[in-house]
Amino acid sequence: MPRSGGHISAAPPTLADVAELAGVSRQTVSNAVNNPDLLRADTLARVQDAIDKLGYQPNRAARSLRTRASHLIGLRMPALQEGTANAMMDRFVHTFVEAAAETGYHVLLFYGDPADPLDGYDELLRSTAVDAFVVTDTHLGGQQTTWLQSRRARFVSFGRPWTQPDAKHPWVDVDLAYGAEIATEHLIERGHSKIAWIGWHKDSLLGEERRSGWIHAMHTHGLSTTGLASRTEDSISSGKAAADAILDETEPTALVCASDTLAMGVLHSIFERRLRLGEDIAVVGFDDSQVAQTVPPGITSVRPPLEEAARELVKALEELLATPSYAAPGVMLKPVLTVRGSS
Amino acid sequence: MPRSGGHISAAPPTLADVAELAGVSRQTVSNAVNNPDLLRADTLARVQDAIDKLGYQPNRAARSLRTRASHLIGLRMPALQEGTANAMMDRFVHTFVEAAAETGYHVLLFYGDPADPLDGYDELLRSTAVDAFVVTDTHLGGQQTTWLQSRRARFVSFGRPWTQPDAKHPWVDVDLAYGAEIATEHLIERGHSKIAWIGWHKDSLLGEERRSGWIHAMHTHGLSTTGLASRTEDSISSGKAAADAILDETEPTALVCASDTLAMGVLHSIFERRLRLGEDIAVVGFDDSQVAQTVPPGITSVRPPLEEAARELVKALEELLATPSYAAPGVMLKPVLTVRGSS
DNA sequence: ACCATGGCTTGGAACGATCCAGAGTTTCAC
DNA sequence: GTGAAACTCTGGATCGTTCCAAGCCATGGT
Repeated sequence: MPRSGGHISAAPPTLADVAELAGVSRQTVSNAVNNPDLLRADTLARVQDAIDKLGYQPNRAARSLRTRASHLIGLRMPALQEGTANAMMDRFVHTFVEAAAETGYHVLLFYGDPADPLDGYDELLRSTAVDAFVVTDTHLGGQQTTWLQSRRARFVSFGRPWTQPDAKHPWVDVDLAYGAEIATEHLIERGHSKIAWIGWHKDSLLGEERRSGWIHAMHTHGLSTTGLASRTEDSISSGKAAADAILDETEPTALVCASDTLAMGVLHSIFERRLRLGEDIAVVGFDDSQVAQTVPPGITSVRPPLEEAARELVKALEELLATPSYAAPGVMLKPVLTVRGSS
Repeated sequence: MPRSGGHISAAPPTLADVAELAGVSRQTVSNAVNNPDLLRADTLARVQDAIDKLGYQPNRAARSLRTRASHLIGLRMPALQEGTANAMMDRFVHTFVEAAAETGYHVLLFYGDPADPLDGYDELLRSTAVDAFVVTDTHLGGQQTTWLQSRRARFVSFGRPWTQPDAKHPWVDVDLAYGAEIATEHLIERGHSKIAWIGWHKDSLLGEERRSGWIHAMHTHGLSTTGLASRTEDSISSGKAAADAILDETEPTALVCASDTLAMGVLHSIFERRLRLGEDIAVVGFDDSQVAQTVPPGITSVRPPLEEAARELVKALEELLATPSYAAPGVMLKPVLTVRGSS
């Protein structure tokens, strides 16, 4: 049965329906949508009227098939750790989706086995389901990015190419060594001099970077760091254990933690010792998570500009998709310190 | 130039490439992928070999165009409130993406103007970009669901149809009246009798539901509720204000809060009064958010089974997409109480 | 009056898959 | 040995869009 163009039907209207109603050819309607300046003003108006009247929207599948572009960006669902304070990704994803929408892209969330960093990418790539990917965990090693590069996939990463300094893909990252530095300097300004560091293990690239900021600030101000550093897992219990040990041994008056999770561990220790947070002892965390924002009296925390990062990534993505050979310089953003009651 | 089937090329292999390599027709390859039992065993093996050799995956756009199914589920990015403890959606989305992946669906995240609950749906619907939606904020009024229904869109909702008891779409929700009940009973068991309620305004459907659970538990145990209830905004500062007022007036020994955010407000009040949480006073929250899990000594909280909810929704979605006329009974899940140091 | 120019519009082909109807082959009962 | 039924496989049409090359029609220079 031929499609009865003109009046309301169950199936969505097609280009042909609009063309018939406007009395032009299909191609002219297509041009009205994609290259309006090719049409004479009066034709454009007539076509536009028909489009509005029918509520026409181009069929995405058909358009994708022809143009070989899906206008979808793939984002692998970041692993969710129960119990840690890292809901940071939420804020990032939110702005990313918003910024992407402004340039006509939607986000395809997919799942991959946490044990295999590459799981899920291949299928989407081969089925040409997405135009590009956003990779978020570059600090776990360059597996994902090198693999994507070898498959000639388009992608940008949130996180510098830690292990491949010569990587060519666009990236955006936050300078968290600087973050540790301003956190430490904030405490120095507040009159502290025995400022401890509770961070991650030596093999954590992120951890070592943040740690270097603390060391730099301390040394710049002529303060000693001996006996004040601690390395442990990123969990509340190990944060508490580390705090217990360092508070017993060295009696610092302030602690800088590599994450809000560790900071919460410190709070547990303080809670047990019946110390007053922000009065007897100062604590600074990282990430400016929900937890840091809400725990009384509020935890001073290094806030990464996730919104800005997301927007920069979308911008890079746009250029990358417009110019396949596009090689952007990496963008390094500076975090800010959100000061709260804990310091 | 005709496609040179057989050896590696930049463009992904197509059905025709596989067919040529296996020495069968396109349709046979298509059947091998979609209806393997239609083929003779040896033919299937031969085609499968060719598929593996070329690394063939059906092109999603082409398949979508023909079958009118995208295998994508639309999820509008829930509004993100800075400063509240509600990162609950994260957990939900995570399991949802995972469960959806198991049944061959991916999730399309899209953005809509927070001021307009319908923004974004129309475009995706008209362009046939998604097969169905998941609606998450049904308590804000039935606008989204009624609109989707009128457009004959397929969808399921996380949240009962509050204002339309006769709605036909599948839904899943959590019985949070029951949640408030077990929270209150937990406190009664612990020996409390003056148990206050800090909840939301009267026009909040969710708030009134939770409140009814508290009232029911109190009355069942012959306890009075007069002077023990408070209604306010869902924010830390108003939680603190409500706690201040109720602690001054009625001196309860325990408080049940309609959300972890309010519970955090209560904690601020307790912090100021230098009371010991879990010793001098007990607090129970809702949502079992990151914050409840991490704040020392841990906040006892009503935990909605989000993972189960997500899986139920995917199941309903699957049936809905298989049988367009499918009308599922709503599913009501029971939360559990996670007991921590605050009680 | 004629041809070149450029702006605007058009029909046919193509993207890569699945649907459909029919052709070829085997199986099996009579 | 024959016909029907069942099983396999195939070619052509189709989904809705954009690409392509060609067509139409005014305009303007010669």
